[in-house]
Amino acid sequence: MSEKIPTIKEIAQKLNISISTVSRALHDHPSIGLRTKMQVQKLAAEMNYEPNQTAIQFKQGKTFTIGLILPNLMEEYFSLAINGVEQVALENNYNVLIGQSHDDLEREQKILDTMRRHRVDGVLVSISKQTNSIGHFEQLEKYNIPVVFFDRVPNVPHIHSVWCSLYDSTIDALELLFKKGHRRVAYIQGPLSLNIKNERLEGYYEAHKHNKIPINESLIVTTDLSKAVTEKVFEKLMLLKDKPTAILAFNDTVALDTIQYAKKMKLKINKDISVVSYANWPITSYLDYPPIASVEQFPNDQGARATELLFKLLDSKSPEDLVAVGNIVLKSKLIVH
Amino acid sequence: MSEKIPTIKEIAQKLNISISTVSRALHDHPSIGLRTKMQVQKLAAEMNYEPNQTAIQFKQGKTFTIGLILPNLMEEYFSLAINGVEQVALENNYNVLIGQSHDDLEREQKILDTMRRHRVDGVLVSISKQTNSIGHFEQLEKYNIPVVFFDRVPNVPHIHSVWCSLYDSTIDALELLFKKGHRRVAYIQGPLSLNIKNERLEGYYEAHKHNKIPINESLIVTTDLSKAVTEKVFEKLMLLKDKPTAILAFNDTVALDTIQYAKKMKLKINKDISVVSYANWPITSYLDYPPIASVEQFPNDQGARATELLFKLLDSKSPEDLVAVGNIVLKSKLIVH
DNA sequence: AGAATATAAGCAAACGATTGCATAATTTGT
DNA sequence: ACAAATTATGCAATCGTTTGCTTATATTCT
Repeated sequence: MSEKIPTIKEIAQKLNISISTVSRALHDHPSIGLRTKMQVQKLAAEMNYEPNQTAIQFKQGKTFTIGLILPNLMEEYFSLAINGVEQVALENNYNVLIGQSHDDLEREQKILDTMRRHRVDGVLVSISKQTNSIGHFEQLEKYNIPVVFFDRVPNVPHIHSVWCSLYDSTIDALELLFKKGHRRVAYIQGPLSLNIKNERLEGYYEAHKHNKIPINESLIVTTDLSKAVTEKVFEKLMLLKDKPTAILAFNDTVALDTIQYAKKMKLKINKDISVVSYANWPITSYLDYPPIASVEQFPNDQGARATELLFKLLDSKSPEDLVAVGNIVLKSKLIVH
Repeated sequence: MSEKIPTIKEIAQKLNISISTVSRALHDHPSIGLRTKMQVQKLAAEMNYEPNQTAIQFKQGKTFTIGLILPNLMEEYFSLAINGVEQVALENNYNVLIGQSHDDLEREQKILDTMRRHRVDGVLVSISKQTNSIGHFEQLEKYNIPVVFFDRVPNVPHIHSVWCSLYDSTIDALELLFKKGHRRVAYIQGPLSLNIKNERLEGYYEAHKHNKIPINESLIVTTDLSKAVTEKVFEKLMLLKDKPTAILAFNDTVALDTIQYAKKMKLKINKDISVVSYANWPITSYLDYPPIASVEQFPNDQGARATELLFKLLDSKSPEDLVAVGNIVLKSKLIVH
């Protein structure tokens, strides 16, 4: 029934040679004669020999594993990012250890602890909404474990990051609305985290400024992304004297909750109210009234680029290299439906 | 900048005791005196000592890691299952290594290879659509690495599995439709895999038999889950002389593609045609015309139960135990919207 | 006090692979 | 044919931790 897993020791015994010779033969070391090399490789294949990774990991002080910490797998956005990460990792013969913070700081730290104990070679992370300090990540770098932040990047200096700029696309989105005649565009923003750059809002301001449309601060409202709060703030918006004719929604969750509620209020979508959003759900194509445009952030790309950056950091042992690699900013794109 | 990671050896040197004493002190071994124990634990804490997992893994021949192989993370169903798995794993201080087969057999095997090489202690798997033999899994069990199949379970004997029976709920779903007066219910089934039990179809037959409604084989059609094919088979159904008034859809992908296309054909949803489906997308609540009912399969539960079963297998070293544990079948539930 | 017992700590091997250095075996040059 | 150069192989330490067995120290009993 259960077989013993073969080791180089057994190969060495059967061939009456030393284990070092076997090891070198399997690695095509030049100082091993052709005959021996062939013999060893043949026997190894016959015995289904496979090097014991745990032994190698231990000896080399490397696990060939990277940790990937995400807020959530439910968000399609992150599931897509994983694909990019996995692909690059696979190309480099690395494994990926995934952990979900569920937007909980304590859990994020706990996951990081487990990963550190398991001696991952590097960490990729999209921080939780609660994360307001990156002390726990800095601690990793003390032990020479590089950390690359992606997508949700803390707004602090001297970190390695990959993220997608939303500034230009936000401006594009508003230009689109302005061009369609909208003058009162509300922005339903997500939870304010001091640590994430607020490019949506910056773009919102800039687009207004550029088009010489005055900002009405009461059109900027905040939701915690829950359905209830989104509905409440939307209702408040529609009770304004100067109510908006269009909505810039923080993401598709907010957009869909808004659209659903608007319909309940008997508003005509795309007539009384238009919605533009930031894409995280591809499902919107099944809706009768999807947002008229979305900002696409190319999660797969972001994941891949972040992983490539991490491998660059892993390759460079000297601390000077690490400082030089820096940050990568990708471009988002407005997709008009 | 970069610190060296402390080991028990250093602790031993600083306290002028042996490493075995340190090791035992940290493990609360009874043969270590209280004074020494305290000293060691205090110093270890001060030095931020953390046991080197790679060394332990190597020594113990255990990685405290389970492999989880899924067809796809895009399907919300599997993302939810992961949560159940993660939770149970965390409770047992285990890590989870996730791999996506993308419904590709070759990839499934490759992932399994990597996991075997990394010496995972056990494997959880929901097989790919292409998987028509389980040889690659049986090979694992030869090395005493238990395998638990879940959700998509191959239809072969002598395996450990956790899955959710769809039989009863399928009957419930059809009863619901029959009660609403439908007499011609089409079934759009997914790709036929010889290795997965076809409970949907069995339920479909049984419900008809029980209600003495004759089966019309032309109402049973097959899609490969692509939008194009789903639309084609639906169109063919609607061209029948005795066209159906309701559809039992293989899953929400099929259901939504069907509904979308029906609307394009100017059919009135829930009047000309009603749809019942198997839940994999919670998003359906945002639709104007969602399926009238869905069969819920409780992915989180399934994941958790499967992981518990795997741990049971890991705990029992004797091969007899392994045979006894067997299979777990959960119940699905019809949710009427 | 001296032997028997209980308590505390250390020695050394083991896990599987890698690798610098030494040594053995073979070939080449003269 | 013998030294020199080349090629092939082996020895042994190492990574950090665990653990069976031995030994040293302290306590208890008679």
